[in-house]
Amino acid sequence: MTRETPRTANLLGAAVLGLHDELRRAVETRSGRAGEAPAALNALGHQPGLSNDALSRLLDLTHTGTVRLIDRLVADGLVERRTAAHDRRSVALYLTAAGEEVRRGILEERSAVLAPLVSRLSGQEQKTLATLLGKLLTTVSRDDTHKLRICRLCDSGACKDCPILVPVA
Amino acid sequence: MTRETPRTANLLGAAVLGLHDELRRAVETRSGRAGEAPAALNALGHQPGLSNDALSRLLDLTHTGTVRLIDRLVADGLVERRTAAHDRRSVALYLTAAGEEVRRGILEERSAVLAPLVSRLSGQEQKTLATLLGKLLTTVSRDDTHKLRICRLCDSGACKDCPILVPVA
DNA sequence: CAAGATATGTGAGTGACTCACATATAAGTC
DNA sequence: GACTTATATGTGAGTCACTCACATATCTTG
Repeated sequence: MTRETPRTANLLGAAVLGLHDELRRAVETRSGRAGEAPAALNALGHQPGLSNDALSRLLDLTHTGTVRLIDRLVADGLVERRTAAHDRRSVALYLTAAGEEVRRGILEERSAVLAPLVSRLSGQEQKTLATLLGKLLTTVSRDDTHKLRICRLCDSGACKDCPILVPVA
Repeated sequence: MTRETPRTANLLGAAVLGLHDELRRAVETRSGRAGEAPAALNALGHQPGLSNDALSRLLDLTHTGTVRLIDRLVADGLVERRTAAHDRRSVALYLTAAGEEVRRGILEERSAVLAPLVSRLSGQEQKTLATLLGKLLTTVSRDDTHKLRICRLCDSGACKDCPILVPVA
């Protein structure tokens, strides 16, 4: 806790809030759904066949909340429920073609908010920012589920060399 | 747009999402209310006597949404409605003593999330981070209302020398 | 194979917000 | 100074995303 810690902490909070507002608006508009729907679509695009239960942990929703969420996405024609291969209790969730399309749009829209912002910084500043963000991310992240949760709206294409996610062996 | 822009942008998105989750949980727990209630309490602490209308712009809620929000906060005994001095149409909103108390708690809880994170960085890193965040903040912020909106959960005590807010002359 | 754990789903309800509409005061116009 | 328009708040009704309590189906284990 140096002399400037409180100010830096406060700036961080403001940036998080301001940017989150922008990002939320962007992904909600594109997905036509609020709450965790955009994250669900992105997670299912990244990890197809996820069960309802696994998804509920990833999104930090109650089991029931996840069921309703999937109900809505199925009604929108974006997600498909299939019975899982080896466990006939569980459901394997997959994006439909329309769902994939929407997911691409969500990532585009998200990038359209973030990239111009980062582009305003010099190449060196971007590098420094990436390093500092990496440190912040490793500090906040807890167990594996939480790490996936933090990454639930990430663009896996842009996310080479993720500072927190241990690659699935 | 340098080579590392997409990765940095993605890391920024992840950090924003991960930190926002933490901050939201913190301030919602402390205020016992979700949505814009914590922000409303903090804004009213910082700018007492705000009208319903001004608050709705600051929180980016519809007018009606703000009326309901204040209804809830009044019911909780945290906010008081008084008639404004010079315009008998408008309402002047003030925190009660209990409201002030809750507002302090919200800021404490928020700081309890942010400060330890920033403390993990060296003094020099903190300075660099503050500079970079300042640049990001000036880039995202638009008109004066939007600036106030970004700062709606800020700790005015910690926020000396705000990079985006023009001091009210 | 019975008993418990796991995975999904349903009924009912809440909290935070929205739109459409109504009322009260203020400001501007002829 | 009455008359229209704009501003500020509030109400009725409804939506959306989520929750708790409970029920059912399948897997696993002693």
